[in-house]
Amino acid sequence: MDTQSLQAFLAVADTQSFSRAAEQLYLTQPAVSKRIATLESQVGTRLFDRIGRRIALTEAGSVLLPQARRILFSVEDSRRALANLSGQVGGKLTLATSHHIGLHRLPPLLKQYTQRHSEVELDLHFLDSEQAYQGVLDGTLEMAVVTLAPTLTSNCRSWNCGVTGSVLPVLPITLLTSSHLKASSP
DNA sequence: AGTTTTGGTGTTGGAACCCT
DNA sequence: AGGGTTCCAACACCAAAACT
Repeated sequence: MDTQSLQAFLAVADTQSFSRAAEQLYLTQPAVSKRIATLESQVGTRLFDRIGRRIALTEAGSVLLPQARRILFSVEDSRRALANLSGQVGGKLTLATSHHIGLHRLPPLLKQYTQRHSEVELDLHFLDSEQAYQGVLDGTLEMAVVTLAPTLTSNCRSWNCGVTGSVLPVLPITLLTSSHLKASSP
């Protein structure tokens, strides 16, 4: 089970299409089919049901999907950890925020950050606080800026970062990160 | 140097869609 | 309803790179 096959699996699962997955991965569609076929033979079960021109995750595929995300996330995290050994800050940072914070509070901070760490590729998503929190929990997001007080679990850390603004409604801003992110208090 | 792996193109078959 | 068109997944085969 290699990361290339898992990437292809995630791309197909996300796009519901071998062709669109191929586009996403800068491959041809047959190459994606091969990767999926390889993965299916490795796990010994079908991961997608081919229903005419449509495809759908099988039960096995549904089970593998979150695991695959975590594996790839872990691999990327390992790369980051190794880069950290040399003091280098780089790679992809997957971050979610609400529209309000993302549009009004984050731009200057993100600008400052990307100027300081030009090797970091920011992958910014606009999501509801609940969705962002869930993303951090299931490993699809590394960081989220939310306006709720989450029920923290062992795989999630949080910092209180003030409030959204001086006019009502004033909501507390919380920064959430995956617990395995090597991050100090912001 | 031979073998294996990976990804490419071209082609085929099936399903969905559109038009008459 | 039926024929033509389009789209998609799969297959066969080939080339290049990597490995032994």
